[in-house]
Amino acid sequence: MLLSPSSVPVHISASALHVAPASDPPYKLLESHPSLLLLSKCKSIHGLRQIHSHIVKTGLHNTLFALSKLIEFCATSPFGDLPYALLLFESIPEPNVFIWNTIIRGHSLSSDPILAVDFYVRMLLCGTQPNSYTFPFVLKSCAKAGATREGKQIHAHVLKLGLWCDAFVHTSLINMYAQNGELDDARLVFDKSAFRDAVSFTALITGYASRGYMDAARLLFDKIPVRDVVSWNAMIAGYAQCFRFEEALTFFEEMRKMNVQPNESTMLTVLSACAQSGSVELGNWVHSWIEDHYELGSNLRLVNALIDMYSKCGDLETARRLFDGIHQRDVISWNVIIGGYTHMSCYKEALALFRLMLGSDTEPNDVTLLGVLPACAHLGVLDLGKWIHAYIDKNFENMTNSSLSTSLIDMYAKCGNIEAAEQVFDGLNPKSLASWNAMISGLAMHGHADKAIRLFTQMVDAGLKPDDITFVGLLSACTHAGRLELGRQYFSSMIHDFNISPKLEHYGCMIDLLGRAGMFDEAEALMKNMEMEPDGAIWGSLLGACRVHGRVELGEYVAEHLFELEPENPGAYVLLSNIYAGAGRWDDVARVRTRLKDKGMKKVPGCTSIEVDSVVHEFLVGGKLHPLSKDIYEMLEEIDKLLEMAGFVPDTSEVLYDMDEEWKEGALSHHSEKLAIAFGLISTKPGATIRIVKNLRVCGNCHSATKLISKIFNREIIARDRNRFHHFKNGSCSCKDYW
DNA sequence: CTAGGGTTAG
Repeated sequence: MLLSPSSVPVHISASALHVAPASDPPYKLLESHPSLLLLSKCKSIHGLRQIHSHIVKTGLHNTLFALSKLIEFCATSPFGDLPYALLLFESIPEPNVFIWNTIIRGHSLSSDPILAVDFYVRMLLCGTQPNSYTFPFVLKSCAKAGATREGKQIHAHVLKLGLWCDAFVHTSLINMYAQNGELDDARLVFDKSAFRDAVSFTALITGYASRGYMDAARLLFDKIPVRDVVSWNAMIAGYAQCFRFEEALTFFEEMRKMNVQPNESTMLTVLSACAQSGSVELGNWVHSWIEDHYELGSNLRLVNALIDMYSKCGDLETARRLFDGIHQRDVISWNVIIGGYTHMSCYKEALALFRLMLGSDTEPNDVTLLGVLPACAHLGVLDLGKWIHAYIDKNFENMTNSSLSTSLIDMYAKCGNIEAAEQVFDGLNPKSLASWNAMISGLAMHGHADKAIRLFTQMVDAGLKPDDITFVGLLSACTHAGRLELGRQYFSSMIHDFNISPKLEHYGCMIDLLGRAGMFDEAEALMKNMEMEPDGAIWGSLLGACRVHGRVELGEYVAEHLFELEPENPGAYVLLSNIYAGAGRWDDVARVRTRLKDKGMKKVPGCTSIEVDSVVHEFLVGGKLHPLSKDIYEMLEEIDKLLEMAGFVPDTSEVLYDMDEEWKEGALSHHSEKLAIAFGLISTKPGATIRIVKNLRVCGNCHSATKLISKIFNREIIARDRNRFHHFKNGSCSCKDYW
């Protein structure tokens, strides 16, 4: 039964549940009773209990009318409590039709609408005949629960009782069939009847629209004798749901031409369409329309939709201004603005707003955390991520939200704690495809190719069908471990055994693998064979391979392609200059440098962050802005001294193009990752793991230095660079110098 | 006491 012990109110005395007498006092007298007036204004379950005890005290609970009103409030008010309603309901030996209807209605509104059908059956078994009000409620439940079989049986009851000529029952039937995808049956009910009002038309239209049959919907729409605002809204929403935003917005224009006043629903749908299609001009127009027709700020739903629209269109300033102007924000306001910042890669702002939310009286929900966890993952803020994990365990215990678990796996992997990611994954049952994918990709970026492959085998054995994303993870695992043969095998298996056509990312992994193995001819052949044009990432990985293998001429050729494809990307120039530097061709280094300067481009400065005691510290290359700068640079000197004593010779071949020769060595020792590591060494306990996140790839010199540092200071150093993770421990790195 | 349309995440 629905009643759980915890939901039973303790203060209900036996007398409160006494059977009501057969005859009530006159209704007029009851309707104006103070307790029942209070009930209509009640806004919480606590208030309800007070009113209930008042009703008991005044003896009013002995009237069926008062009981009905109490049940109605508990079952249907958003501030109600369905279990409480059921408790009252079960105390009545012979409920009347109204009370049965109310209980059925309550379940139709609940998260478990199919239970309404159970009560409908009980009602029949008790010998109570349903009336014209019963069917809209129970049919709505069948629509919500997808219960077509039950709906058909109830349809038979409608016919038997002669209620098909009731407009409400009729529309409910159409809607039940339409929502359950039984469009032929919906059509049959519609065609057989004499009802040709906008309401029945719209019920049918929505059915067609939700299955993507917009042409059929359109034909029906044109036949409506008098189209009302809901009919228009249904068409606009239908097009929007099929991603046919232009047509949706055309219908909106048309509607205004026909002088049909849009309402709040119209504006919400139109704003959503603007948001998804990036139509910020129309969005602006809607904004002013809303300002003219509503007291802005009085309608939170519209303001939230506006914030979402501006966020998705990239105008975060306007979005933020609207957000700041809200007096009473709800959880959606937050979610929308946080999502906006995350969407625009403003992760720090997203987290700042999340912290603001935690300090407010708005509780985060699962959607909030789904917006915040990727921000944690991008920034590598493990402590906040752990906090959110604990928050989820505490507050979402009973909620099986597999996407939250997948986000946790992804967050832990990207924050460098692959063991924690595995723990979440192992505890997950059932495991969704997305969670397998997240785990495989996570292992891949940590260089654990064997584990990733084992997982892939397990997943196939478990009967799951891998998708294109699975193979991106699997192939990148091969790439990060330099497993060329295995990569080839899986690439071929993906195509032939799993019928997945390779996408740009899959080719990218293969070309990267081949390039690093020095197999440039085969890489080129694969590139020529692709169904699509190679992107900057592919040319970039090839350029990286040219640097590793000292292929100057090929590098020049590849770089030209990259310059053409991504003229604003300074990375290609830097790589080419490094190739020249590796070959000792300093004149060419200077030439590339000049070309870069002439274009007004600057190398993206290296930036490394480290989280200590939940505070994120950021270091720029050569930076001196940190409050502990003096101590950090003293530590750097110490590190360099110890490195030298250990026989470390700085490798200056990957020269910074804008430094003069004598500065090279000094500049290398001030690379941002080294600053962060020095800070980590002085600000954490001896032996503690140091985790850092860098925005660019680690340079060869820092890589060698960090290996030694891990040995000299006996520290595990986990570094995330632009490409993957490096676990430095006892003088060596998990990437086995292959990256 | 009743029927048809809508926002946030993925």
